[in-house]
Amino acid sequence: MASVIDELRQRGFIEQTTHEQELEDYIEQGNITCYIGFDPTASSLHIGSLVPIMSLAHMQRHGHRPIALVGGGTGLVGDPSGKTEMRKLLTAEAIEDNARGIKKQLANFLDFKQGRALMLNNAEWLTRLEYIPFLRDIGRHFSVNRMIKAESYKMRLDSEEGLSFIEFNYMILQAYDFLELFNRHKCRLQMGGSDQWGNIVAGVELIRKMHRQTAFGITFPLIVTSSGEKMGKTAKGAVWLDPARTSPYDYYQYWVNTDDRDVARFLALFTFLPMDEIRKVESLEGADLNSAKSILAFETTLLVHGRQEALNAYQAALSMFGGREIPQHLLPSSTIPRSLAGDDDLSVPYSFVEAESLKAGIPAFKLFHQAGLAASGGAARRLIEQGGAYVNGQRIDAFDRLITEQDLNEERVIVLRSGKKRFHKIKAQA
RNA sequence: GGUGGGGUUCCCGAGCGGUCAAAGGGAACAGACUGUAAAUCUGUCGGCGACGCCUUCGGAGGUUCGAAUCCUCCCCCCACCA
Repeated sequence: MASVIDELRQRGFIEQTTHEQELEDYIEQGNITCYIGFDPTASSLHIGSLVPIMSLAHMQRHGHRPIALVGGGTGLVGDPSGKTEMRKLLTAEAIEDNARGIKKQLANFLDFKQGRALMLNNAEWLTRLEYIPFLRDIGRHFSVNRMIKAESYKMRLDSEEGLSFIEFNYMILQAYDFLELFNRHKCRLQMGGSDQWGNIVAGVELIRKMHRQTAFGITFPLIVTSSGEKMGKTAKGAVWLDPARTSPYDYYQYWVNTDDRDVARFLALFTFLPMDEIRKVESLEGADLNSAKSILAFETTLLVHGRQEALNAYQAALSMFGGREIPQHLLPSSTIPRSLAGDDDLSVPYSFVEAESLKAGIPAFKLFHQAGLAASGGAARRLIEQGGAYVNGQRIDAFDRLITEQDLNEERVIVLRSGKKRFHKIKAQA
């Protein structure tokens, strides 16, 4: 089997490593332990964390032991890396809550049974530190001259707002985490986003200074879309892994809307489909490329939300947008259904309206506003006046056209649509 | 603590007594073109059943026929000095 490093490299996970050759030799020995830190700044992870998560999953699949370290302690301090503004400090309780939510989500990707992967919280050791002993044992190994040169602080040092002392300590605490995991679990590899390079190297050096042993670091590239956007950023905010924040349908839609140029790259990063199949996608265009996007969306939704939700989202997309058969030879390892069967579209957003009020009729612009397809009544009016509103596939031309029970289809449903891709179903309620 | 410069609609950023719901850009939304892609062009972009009405320019007062614009106090940010 190819080394996990090769696999990660081929899939585009690796930006930079320390001690390249030594690292490869070390990993070849097998059964190593590595870790990545996750910030508990929200109760859910979002797409931006997918690269670290997938890398841990690859590690585990190659027989290594991943540690997901939730930053319950470092979260109290706040990482300034790459940030232009100081983050607001969260309360200890909020961080605890968030840590719990994150643990749940990671369990979808990693097998934590029998210690095959570990989930730790650095609050366990960080909150117990004593200031003076810490300064004497750990702090003395850090040169402020060097620290202020670190890229991760640069933005803040150059900014008007400056860098507060609490944030300045972040690097030291993260280095200490690495040391602690080295001591407790023989963890000698830390991975992280490219903005973590300085923090990771600080840990590598601390371990060398304290124990005269080599530790390693790997950073991932910052994944941006071909149009230059950071992954997972939409107008409505981040794309979350928590179905309560981003529905499986929206999650699926996010991926189907992937830019042409990104499809193969994203298949490599965000699915486990084999690379030799993925390479063939690079030369596709037109309809086949769109099928590849469906597979990308299906596979990523499957990983986060499970098979049933992935099927629902896929079927919903078929019924709303129409579909085409997905060729057998395209990414054959994917378990996406390849024939057009079923018309189950449970996961399109919907809401209920009382049958009574439909008898009287509801002005279209009000209904669009209520359904959440327009931010205000005025916006709904504009939408309609500009020809961007559809009822059951028919463009409507008057903002106050009454929507009545006449508009219900055989299934007692009215399909509203804004623009090309935003759907909402209205169901009559007796 | 002192001195100076600031806080404008989702973001950046003009406006500095009426012509201001507030230039310009970005983002967003819609139309055309398409492949639920990109690029491009066009329109929209505070609220309201709407040629009018209502609420916005850090907060509270005041001057004025009239204030985002002037005055007073307060809050917050930044730079330099200490």
